[in-house]
Order: sequence, then C-alpha cells, then structure tokens
Amino acid sequence: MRLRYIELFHAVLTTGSITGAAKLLDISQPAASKALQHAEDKLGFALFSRVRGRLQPTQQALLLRDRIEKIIQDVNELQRLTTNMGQPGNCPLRVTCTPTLALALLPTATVLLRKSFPDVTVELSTQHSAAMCESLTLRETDIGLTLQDTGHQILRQRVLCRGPVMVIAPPAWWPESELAQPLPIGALANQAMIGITVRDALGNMLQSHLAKVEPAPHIAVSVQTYQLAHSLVAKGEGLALVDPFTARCGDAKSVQRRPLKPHLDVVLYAMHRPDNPLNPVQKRFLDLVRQLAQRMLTQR
Amino acid sequence: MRLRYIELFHAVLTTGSITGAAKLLDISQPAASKALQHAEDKLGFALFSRVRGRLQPTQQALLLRDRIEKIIQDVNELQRLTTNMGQPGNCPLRVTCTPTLALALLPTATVLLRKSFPDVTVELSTQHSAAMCESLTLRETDIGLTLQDTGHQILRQRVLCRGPVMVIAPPAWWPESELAQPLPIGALANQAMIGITVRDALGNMLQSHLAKVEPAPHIAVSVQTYQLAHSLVAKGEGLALVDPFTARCGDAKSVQRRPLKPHLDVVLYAMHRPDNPLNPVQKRFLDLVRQLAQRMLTQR
DNA sequence: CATGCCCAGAACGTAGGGTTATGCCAGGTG
DNA sequence: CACCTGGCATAACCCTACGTTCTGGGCATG
Repeated sequence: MRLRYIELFHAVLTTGSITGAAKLLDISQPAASKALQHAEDKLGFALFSRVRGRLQPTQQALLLRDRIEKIIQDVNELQRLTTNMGQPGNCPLRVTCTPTLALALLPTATVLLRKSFPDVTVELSTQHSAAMCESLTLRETDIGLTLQDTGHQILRQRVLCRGPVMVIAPPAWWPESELAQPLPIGALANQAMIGITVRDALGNMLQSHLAKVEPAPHIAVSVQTYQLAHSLVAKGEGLALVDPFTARCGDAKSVQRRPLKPHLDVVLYAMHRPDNPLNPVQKRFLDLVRQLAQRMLTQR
Repeated sequence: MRLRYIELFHAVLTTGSITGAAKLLDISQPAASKALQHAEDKLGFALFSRVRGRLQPTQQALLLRDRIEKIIQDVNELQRLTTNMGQPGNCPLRVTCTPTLALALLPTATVLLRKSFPDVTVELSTQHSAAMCESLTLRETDIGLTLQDTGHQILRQRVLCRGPVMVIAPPAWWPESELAQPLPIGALANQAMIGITVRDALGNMLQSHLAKVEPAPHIAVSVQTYQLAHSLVAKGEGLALVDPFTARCGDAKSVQRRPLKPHLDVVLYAMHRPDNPLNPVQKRFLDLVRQLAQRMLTQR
C-alpha cells in the first residue's frame, strides 16, 4: 500500500471527484485517474463505482475510510513535527497565547523584551488551548500562555500569576467613588449582559455563577471571545464578566471595571515542552510577562 | 514525507544497521543507504550519526520514533484489512478459536459440517482472545470461539453454552464410584498440582480460588495452556483445574475428571462482526459447535 | 596481518508517476 | 435538437526516483 494511494483515496473521498482530488494533490487529473485505477487493481477490489461518469464510494471504501483518515492525520502531524525540527533554535522565541491574552500582554512584553535583546527574532501567534498543546508538542512553538489548566500529561504547565474575575461596564456606568470596591454578583440581577459561550474551564465557571443570579440577567448577545465582549460593552450593549486581562485591555476610558464579589480566581499559565529547558531569552520573556501581568492586576 | 522513508527509518531502528534494514525491506544495501541520506536531507537534519562506521540514532530520531512506529503499525493493519477484503466470501467458513478449544471442538465440528456441506472450504486457526478480536475486525477470519468475555465494543459476542470448571487427575486416581460426584475444592489441599498461569478471566478465577485452599497445593510446574496441563496430568505429574472442554479432550482413559465444587462457570462464546449476518454454513457450524459442546458437557 | 562487517560512492537500467492532448459520456440549457 | 459543460479515461511521451551491481574505505577481531 503506497502512501500515495492513501492520500489519493482520502482526497477523492473529501472532494467527491477525481478532478477535485487532483487539484488538492496538485497533480493533473489523468495522473489521479491512473493512480486510482492502479490502487484499485493492486487492492483487488473497486474503491469507487463509476456510475454515470461520476464516482461513488463502494461498501469496502467506506470500511476503510476511518483507518485511512487516521493515517493521513498521523502522517500530517509527523510532517508538521519534522518540518519544525529542522531549524533548531535559530528563533529563540516562539510564543503562542490564547486570543484573550494576545492584545493585553504580548505586544508590551515583546517591546520590553527587545530592549534587553535587540537582535532577537520573535514569532507570535494565537491559538486556543487544545491547538496550543498540539503546536507545542509538534515544536511549532516553544511557549504557550493560557488561562486554562489543560492537565496535559507531558507538557510542563506553570503558574505565572493569579487575578480576579472582573465586571466591565460602559463608561460612566458606575460613580467614580465605587470603582475601587468589588461589585456583588447580586447587582447583576436583571441587567443587560453580554454572554460568554467559551467552552473552557473559565467560561463554565462564569456561566455557572451567573446562572444563580435572581432575577436572571438579560443576555441578548453571546460571544465566544472575551475581546468581543469587551468591544460590545464599550459600545454600551451591557455589562460582562471577563478575565482581568481583557478587562484592562485597550484604552483606559473605553470601559469601566470592578472586581467581582465573590472573588473568582483566574490563573495565567505558561506551558512549554519538558525536554529542553528554557533559554535566557525565553526566561526573560516569561519574567516580563509575569511582571506585566502582576502590574496590570494590582495597579488601578 | 514518503512512506518509504518511514518504513526505512523503522527498519533501521529495529535492525540497528542499514544492511539489516535493507534485508528487511528486501532491497540492496546501497539502495537503503541512499534512501536514508535522501530522507535526511529532505528532512533537513540527521536521523543517525555515523560514528566509527556504525549508525547511532540522533536525539531527533528518538523524538520521532513513537509516531513513526504508530504509523507503521496502522499501515500494516490497513494492509491486512485490504488484503482480506479482496476475496469476498469465496471461503464461506473461516474460524479462529483459542488453543484451549482447538482440539476439543474444531475437528469434530468440522467433520460434521462437511457432511451437510461437502463442498465447503474451511479455514481454521488458533489465536488468543486479543489477537482474535483483531483478526475479526481486520476480516482475516469470520467467526471466533473463546472462553473469555472480551467486552469488545463493536464485535458481537454471544453465549453458545456454559459448563463447570473441572478437576482432572491421572488415571485410576479416584475410585470409579466417586467420579460422578463433584470434588470439594478442599480436597486439593496439600496435593501436587499443575499451575495455570494464563492471564485471562478464567485463569484469574482459578488462581484466586486455589489461593484459598489450606494447606496450599504443591505447584511444581506451571503452564500457560490448558492442553499442556492435560498432558502433564495424564503423565501423573499431579491434578489440575481446567475448563470442561480441555477436561473432555483426548482419549477417555488418559485422565479422570470430576466437576469442582463449588461450581465455577465457564462460558463458551462465539464472536463475529456485526455488519454482515452469518451465512447458512456459518450458522450451521455454530449450531454444531453448540450441540457438540453441550453433549460433551452433559454426557459422562 | 588477514578477515569480516558495514557504510558510501559510481555507473547504469527501468518503471512508475508525472505531463499534455484528446475522446467519450451524461446532464443542463437555449 | 444542438450545444456547451463537467468529469473520467486513454494515448503518447518524458523524466526522475529508485533499484541494481561493483567497488573501495574504515573499523573491529582473531
């Protein structure tokens, strides 16, 4: 069984036609056609029945599909891993963080880092936690920043700092005098709010706490990223519960913010592979992120 | 990433040398050598360091190893599956059973079957339960017979019949008059016995019951297959606890047998894939096996 | 020092996989 | 009906990737 055939089979199955498969594999249509025939008579049975000029997967093909897709996926992962193992350490800092943290922490931290190491090259990207773990193990990135405890078996995950869940509101929502005090969750009763539909630990925690408020807040708009919640709040669509980094993000007057009472803990984690210890640049970067985060959480 | 390279990498890693790998892949040594170089410069890093003319896997190679082996295995399984899907149903009866059952049931059942269907072709094989499940899903065989509840998610497993655990002893061990009565497990105290080290449900059950006997039986010889236990008992090495099929196996005078008291249940299961229902030959065969088994268990 | 083992290079042959050009068939449409 | 379009297969051709054999060099071992 040639890998080519496996790829081809997969391509035909996903695109639904030989022509489509050929485009996907970047070969000519006759090449794909011939290869498929070749595969079929090596196998000894038809993978597709040609009915009225079109292809239709046979019974056998469907039986093979799952295994094939599995192999394709594994090979693709291997591919990603090997390409990322090629250039070892020429880029001393490759960081991925969740969209939530991207704007709040990365830009400033990067600028500060380049004051200490002006020549260093930096690669930044954003990914959700699951994809982040994958990228880390496949060596596409070296450091991951997330608010979620992934419980990953192999990757090291360490706490950088902790902060409270915050309530954000449109400008001039609360009197200046109250801003320093936590807002009791009961005060959200019957309020217009932006819902958070993130399916991670933090999102679940927020939802379960909100669910207890009586009478329930009015949630007309739900969003999947805290950033969007922030923007909507700034435009006056309602209040929102967000992590402290999103709350501090952007220009100071765009939203008002107060800690929530009861205090709900948000943890900022850094993740990396256990095998190679962090280089000085990476250590410095994490140090900066931690300082930055703590300053964001304590001041104001 | 060519599949060839993956296979080659695997072959080199397992054999430890390019020459060995070449033999394994059935190509010449220079071909393997060149292919490995090719792979390495496609990857961009060395997989093996040539030290004093020998190969030694690099750090990176070790990181890839697990994924590679996984893919190799998956592809091999696919291979097995496809080769068995080629010839559909020209062989209406392919049966696999555990070694325990092989001699007791298969020969007679097969002979009886061929009286009803003289032209049918039959393929028999023996495998342990785990391998049996694999063979069934990979369509290398159609029916599996085992004494173990595999709990397999996809395969159908049905009960054919049940019987008691038996004690077997050398000829003339017990007076004829006692043979019909069960032997209390306490009677095994201080006896010479053949140990069973099978690591399946039945084996565990037997061992745990034996462990309670005081004073403990003397176990000088332990075996992994019930057949061997049977032979050893026949030669006078001691008593043994076995499934009722092994107990009945072979010529009637080779061993004496009595049910154990307390009654321990042994279940004979038939397994098959759920997708295609059994054909008449297969149904008839299972019927014969069931009748045969029941007759073996009840008579005498 | 001879021997055996293993790896790598050179020279060479072939087939598999790629290409373009073309034809056929089915279905949709003016 | 005539015509176009989209999809698959065939034919003829090309080339490189992979195989071969032969050879030589490095390194252990008796």
